[in-house]
Amino acid sequence: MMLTGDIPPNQTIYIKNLNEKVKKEELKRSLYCLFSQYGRIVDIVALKTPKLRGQAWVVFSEVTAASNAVRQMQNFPFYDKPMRIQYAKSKSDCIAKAEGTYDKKKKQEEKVEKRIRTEETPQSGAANGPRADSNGGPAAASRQGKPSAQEVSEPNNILFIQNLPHETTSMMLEVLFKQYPGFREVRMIEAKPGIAFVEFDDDVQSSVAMQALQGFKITPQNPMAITYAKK
DNA sequence: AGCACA
Repeated sequence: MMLTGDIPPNQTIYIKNLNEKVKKEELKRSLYCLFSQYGRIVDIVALKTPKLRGQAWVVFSEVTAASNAVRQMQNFPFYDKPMRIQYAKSKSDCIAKAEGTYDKKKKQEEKVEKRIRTEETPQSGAANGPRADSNGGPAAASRQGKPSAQEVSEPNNILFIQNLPHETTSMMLEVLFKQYPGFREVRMIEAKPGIAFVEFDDDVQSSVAMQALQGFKITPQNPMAITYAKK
């Protein structure tokens, strides 16, 4: 069954059926967390306009990364809704710009045509936040933030995560860690931003997740430092 | 359901 329809492969994936309650910036960060395991993400586009909410575009640097993401993350439960993933129908602007094939005039003409077709007025969504995090660093990035040998705890089923951006929510971490077998729960402490505990069924499973996500960057400035929790 | 580039 071809879930991607007739759309040819594209380095950008189009995701729909996203939970519309999630705020745009958090959505982008979580998508980044989730999809950067497939390759370098160049840009993420998500708009909350009536026509575009619940959808997002994730732009990879390679088509193969997009292909893997389409297949492997199909129907992945994300904020309690299964993601529906396809290739994007057209090339992302950021790619066209990089290739030097971006034509602003043509772009405007296309927009006018669309408006006529749908008989709508320009729906100028209010000022959006900063540009999508054009993130440095690839997927399972740099192993950073290793503690010195003496403070290393015995492997156990609970991971201690440090150096998280203060805006990190347990939902975001859940999205990230839930991918690994044996995931139980994320615990965060209100009074202590920047850290979290993630529990797995056993220490083998926690170790797999640790290996996979060590140094993972939710923002370019925040490589996760994961150790075993002190028991 | 909905294919954008604030």
